[in-house]
Amino acid sequence: MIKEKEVTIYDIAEKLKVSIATVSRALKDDPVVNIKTRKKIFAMAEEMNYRSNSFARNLRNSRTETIGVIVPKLNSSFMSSVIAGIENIVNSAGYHLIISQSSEDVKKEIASAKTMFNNRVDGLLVSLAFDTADLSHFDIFSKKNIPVIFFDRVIDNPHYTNILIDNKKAAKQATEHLISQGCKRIVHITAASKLNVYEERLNGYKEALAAHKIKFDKNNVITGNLSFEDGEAAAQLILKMKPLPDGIFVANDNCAVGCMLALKQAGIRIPADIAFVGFNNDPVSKVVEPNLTTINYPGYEMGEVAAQTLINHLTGTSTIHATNTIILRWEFLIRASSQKNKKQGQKQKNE
Amino acid sequence: MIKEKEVTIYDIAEKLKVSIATVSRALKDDPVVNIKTRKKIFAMAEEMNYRSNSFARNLRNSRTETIGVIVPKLNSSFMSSVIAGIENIVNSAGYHLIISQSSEDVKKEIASAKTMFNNRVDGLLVSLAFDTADLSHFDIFSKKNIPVIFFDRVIDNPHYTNILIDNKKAAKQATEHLISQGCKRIVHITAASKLNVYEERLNGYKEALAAHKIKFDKNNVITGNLSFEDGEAAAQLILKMKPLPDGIFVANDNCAVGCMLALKQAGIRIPADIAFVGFNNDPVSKVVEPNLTTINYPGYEMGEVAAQTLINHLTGTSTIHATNTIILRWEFLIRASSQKNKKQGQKQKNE
DNA sequence: GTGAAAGCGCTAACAG
DNA sequence: CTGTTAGCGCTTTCAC
Repeated sequence: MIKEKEVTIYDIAEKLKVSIATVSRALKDDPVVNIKTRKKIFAMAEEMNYRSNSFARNLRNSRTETIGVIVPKLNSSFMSSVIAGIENIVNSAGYHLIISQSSEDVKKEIASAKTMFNNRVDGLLVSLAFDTADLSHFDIFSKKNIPVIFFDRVIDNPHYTNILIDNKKAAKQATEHLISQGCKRIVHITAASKLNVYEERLNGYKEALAAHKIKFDKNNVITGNLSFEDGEAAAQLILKMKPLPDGIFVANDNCAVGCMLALKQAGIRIPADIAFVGFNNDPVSKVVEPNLTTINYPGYEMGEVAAQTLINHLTGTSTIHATNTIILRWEFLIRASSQKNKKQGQKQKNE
Repeated sequence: MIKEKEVTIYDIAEKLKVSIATVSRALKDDPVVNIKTRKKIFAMAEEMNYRSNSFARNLRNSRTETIGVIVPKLNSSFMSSVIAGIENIVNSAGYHLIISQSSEDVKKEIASAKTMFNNRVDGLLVSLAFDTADLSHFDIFSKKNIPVIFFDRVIDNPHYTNILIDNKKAAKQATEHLISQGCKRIVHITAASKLNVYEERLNGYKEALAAHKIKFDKNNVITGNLSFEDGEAAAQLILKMKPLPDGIFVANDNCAVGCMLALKQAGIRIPADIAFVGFNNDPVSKVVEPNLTTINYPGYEMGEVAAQTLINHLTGTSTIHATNTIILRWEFLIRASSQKNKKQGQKQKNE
């Protein structure tokens, strides 16, 4: 097949007997060009199926109009909502997205950051891997004044904007809810990670215990990778505890559900024997029986806010580089899995 | 902050007192350059923090090394697995990804295709929106010899490669399984769409009925958008059927689960009163009680195969433009929701 | 209001 | 093995 020659501003200029400079200006709707000429040029561009060459433009402007995204995993309901939110904002602002997953591995994260840098993304949105302990691999960006925004999985730092929810407060409320249901031996399942999300959820859990004079026992904290399978494994540990716990607060729904199902299979009644609270409001939380009490975590919005904040930086709409942290709202959804005081199976919707 | 000047091959050339051509060649590890010179140049590039300018390179090569992806929705477990698979292949081949969602709207799909085209993606991966009826908006790509590959949601056509599973066969097996469990009045819930996936699943359903001398009744086909909520709505219709159906085959798990839960709430026993089979092997299928019998649909692999096929086209590894259809394997997972012959709750794993 | 011309950083043909 | 040079298509001074 013969490859059609690309139409350039030279072709348009020639046809219309004007200079390429005029065409270039007209195409940007520069008012300095005579309105009639502009219209003629637009019409001709349309007719010739002209499409602007972004390389040439970028080469001159030294901007890519591309935003990089690095996330730990793509295939979770939460993360795909986030991406959907990002995509929504970014596309309508005329930017593009380059997506990369670290697979929860800091080494891959470092490699991705480097690739993004080499591809000259205009900005970067990042949710950190489990084992990321410092942010030095993003120094290259700050050195070149390329904005980087972290969301959800962040590390406290003075240089970059973080977007997250108040994990401590949410975790505290979750734990206090269990306490209010009469739970005295509350297990917390979380990730073996230094990331804020998990640390803060643990802190919230501790605070709630302290506030109600329940002694914190580190044996009641089970750590893993928070997968469904990990929840099943945690259930086995829990079944060996003597006495059994009467409440479990899990740092994510998926893991909570794995754990719940395994305990149910072992004959434990939920919430009567053990009450459950999860985190994330994953779709599975409304499918598992009893429905899982959880914290609604606005993934789509978080993506939108992160993207919008980045684009504001980029376009200079918000030169306030002072904004270091943006806290999003969250809500506590009480469902059947945690309500000891009501008959099991009865639902109290809170949505 | 002062923006550092970008390092170019000119800077390296000057420092090393060689020509830019040599630098350019060396950086591509062209064996024509003296190995010592190459090493020196690599070292200097490293030292000066040189990064190649992709615009300039692309401007010369007229390739973007970017692949576009258009999908109906990002936030489903299936689709995020697909994207993860694509991302895996594409990144390790040194390409980038531009992702866009059509939100199940053909108008948006057309707009996305145009944007992708203007951004000069080297190739395109597409899963079609519900209401897409023809592929004319992809003509611009074929005219310019830009490969487009469709996956999962495709339309039969002679010009592009399709990647999918044998939906008809899978649907037939699903339906026959219900028949083998003694079901006689089988409802099929699917999408109001002309896309192959749904049409073929319907055909498979019909074939199975025919093969077992059950008369097809179009009142037994409920169409909607296959969402969880839609499943709940379908349940209301089903409850009004007289007599009630004794088996339901749903074209996706999410919808099946919505329907199951609503029916259960209405006092229907599953599978005793109504047996269920879904499609997709979504995570929820293993959470719902009873666990949902379904067709395992390899999203991650489908993404990998689609991406690999595209990249092979691009790199010329496979000039066989003849490959028009690639059929992936699938498997039927029998779980409790469809087994009338066994005690409810008992699981027969097939995985 | 319009045009001429320089140059963004790189590649590749050609010449040595 | 290395260097010279002509663009790729566009933006942007500077001049008219």
